[in-house]
Amino acid sequence: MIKAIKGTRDILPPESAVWNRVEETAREVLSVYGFSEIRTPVFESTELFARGVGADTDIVAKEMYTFDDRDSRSLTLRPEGTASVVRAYLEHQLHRDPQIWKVYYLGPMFRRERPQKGRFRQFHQLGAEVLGSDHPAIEAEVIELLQLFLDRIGVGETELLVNSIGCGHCRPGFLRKLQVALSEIEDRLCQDCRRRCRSNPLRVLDCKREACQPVIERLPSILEFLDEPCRLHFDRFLGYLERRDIGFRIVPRLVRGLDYYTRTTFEITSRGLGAQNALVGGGRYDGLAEVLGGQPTQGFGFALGLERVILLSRQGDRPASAGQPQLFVAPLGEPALDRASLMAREFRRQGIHCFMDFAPRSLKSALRLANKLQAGHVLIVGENELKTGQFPLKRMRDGRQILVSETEVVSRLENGF
RNA sequence: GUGAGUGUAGCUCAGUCGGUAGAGCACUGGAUUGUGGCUCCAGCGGUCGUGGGUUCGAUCCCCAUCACUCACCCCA
Repeated sequence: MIKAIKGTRDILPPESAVWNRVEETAREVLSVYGFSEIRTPVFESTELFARGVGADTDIVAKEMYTFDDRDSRSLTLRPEGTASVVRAYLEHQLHRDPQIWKVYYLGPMFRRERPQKGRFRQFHQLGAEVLGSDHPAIEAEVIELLQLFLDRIGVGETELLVNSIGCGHCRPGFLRKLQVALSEIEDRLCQDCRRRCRSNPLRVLDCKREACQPVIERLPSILEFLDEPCRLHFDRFLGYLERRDIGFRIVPRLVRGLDYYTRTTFEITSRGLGAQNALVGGGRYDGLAEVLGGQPTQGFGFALGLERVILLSRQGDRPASAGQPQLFVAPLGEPALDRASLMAREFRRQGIHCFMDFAPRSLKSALRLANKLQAGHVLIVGENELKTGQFPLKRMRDGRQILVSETEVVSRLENGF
């Protein structure tokens, strides 16, 4: 038997209805905040991600689905969305527009990780990007939007973590200090941290091991090294959050795994997700456009894991309201089925949610099926009815039944039986 | 890539201290010649993940392998 690839899965009804509701809510909220949808290709030149995400990141180093096209170009299934959005912005010369560009995307991403709770190889992200503004207020506005969205779909109990990781001017100084500090206490850290000391020192700050915590707490904090503009930016950002009554926790150890982030970074986490507790991750990436060979362009955005959000969403509890047929057409015998299917066509053209089954069934089993589907009414089409032109229309709620002609069916359904 | 746990009916699971398996739900039919839900009765459905070993005999014990799950790692 052929099965779905590891780390991928089918979203079947009625779960697909939950996805639709969540996506619909996202579109509404984003639209209200002035974001338009962008749809970029699911595969891109490998180079885009190698440069945009950072060659040293785990994503690029060992998680991408990369393959050679027939003309030997190296292509990659997108592992994230921001690089593509910035690529599109540059490619279409959108910096010529005077206004800031606000777009969102919604779709599958691909990373070859070991699957676990809340983590898949094909997973879905909702992301939004604001290009062309470095104002801290836009950052608070984006977080405000996320709050509204999470609230609307019934995700409670989240925590907002914020930090600033400085910029190209002030971060190198911090990194040097950090490395010096790390070299002094390296022997008191766990195996993983020792490795990180060399590969990605910032990540040591993010270690979750109990034993490392006292050591990590003594390490220098990036916030002490911010230069004046970065300091000011961060303070203003926090001020905008406070004025919106958005609670947050400053986590100087919050660093992002992607290289292009500058200044503001944030994460929204939740208990109840297991180990993969990040619902949303985002931040500012003023350096990305240049890395991709374009004009310097300020950018700020987030990505949200839809699987994770849906895992927490109360939407799943709601019974599927859509999908119940107003009318179930029950044909008895093959000649009746032919006529019944034409009748169904007419009902549907008039907007009636009409279900027809083509299996040869007894009336009893047809009604059983209608009941299971929670059909509102059943129209019985048998030999006798075709002769007389009068069809029993049965209301399932109370079992009441009337005789109607074919042309009366729709008006009967619409005018309360 | 590493570790742990779990693989028995479509689903959720029981069970056999080694003698080729059962429940509930679901499905089909009947009780009601063309009338659902409740109830009752009957039926359908399993190479006990796969391969090998031990044994007279393995779903059960051993080994390997695959799949799934969770965790590490990393991240959404």
